[in-house]
Amino acid sequence: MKFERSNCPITNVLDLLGDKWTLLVIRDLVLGKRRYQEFLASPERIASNILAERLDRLLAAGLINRRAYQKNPTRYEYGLTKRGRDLEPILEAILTWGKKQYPGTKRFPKVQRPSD
Amino acid sequence: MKFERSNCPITNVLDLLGDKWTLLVIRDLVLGKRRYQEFLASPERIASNILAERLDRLLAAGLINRRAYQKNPTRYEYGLTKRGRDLEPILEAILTWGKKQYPGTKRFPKVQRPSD
DNA sequence: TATAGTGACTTGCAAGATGCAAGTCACAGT
DNA sequence: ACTGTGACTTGCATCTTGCAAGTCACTATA
Repeated sequence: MKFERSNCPITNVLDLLGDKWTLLVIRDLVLGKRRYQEFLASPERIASNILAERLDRLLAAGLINRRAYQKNPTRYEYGLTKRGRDLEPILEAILTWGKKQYPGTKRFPKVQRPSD
Repeated sequence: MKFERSNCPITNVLDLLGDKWTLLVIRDLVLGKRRYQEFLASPERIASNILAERLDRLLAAGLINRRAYQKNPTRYEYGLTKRGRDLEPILEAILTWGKKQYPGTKRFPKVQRPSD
């Protein structure tokens, strides 16, 4: 096992998730978003190139998976893997602290999907 | 209350802590480190300008405080405020996930301080 | 007295990450 | 034929990081 910066678990998590966007993509997936346009539509306005790069990284890291819901051109839907869903306690801890420190912030609601 | 990107608590936390270094400084403080050179000595090798900037931000955000332990030139020791200590559940959640995902990583030990 | 640390930063610049606008590609609909 | 949809890609300007070296006011050692 080769570590980027150190063998501290926190450091290794930050090497993967330590930026302003990656956890927001995870949040969107937890909320039920599945498609590219849905991620782009979130109020933080992620840039499309950043989103594409993050989806690649999360796929490579095994936190998400995707399935083609259409061919020619192939279009994908994304979902969390077990590994990705295991991040929920981290998101919950952040949410708890954040709501307390930033009065006026609110947990976003789950997305309604027609297919459900 | 004015929000940078959205009124999502997670987003606002990421605007403050969402990078590869800030949480490592917090980790070091939790482990008992207090002084500039101690933070610089951590195995991840934070650059001194980044460290100075992060300490400023954390001070401004009220997550840490400092006290001069010497004058001419003034030298400071840093510590976590209540607000900063409240981040521990987040660190614990990250630690738990990280240890599981990155076998071989280990929680760093508390620092021995002569003054204790 | 002279020289060499010590410690908390600051400065300058190169390298890398991010943000914005626009483009691509293979369709489906009108 | 013409417009729209959706998942990206590309180009380039700007912002953030990383690295090396410098500063400043001492204290310790020779």
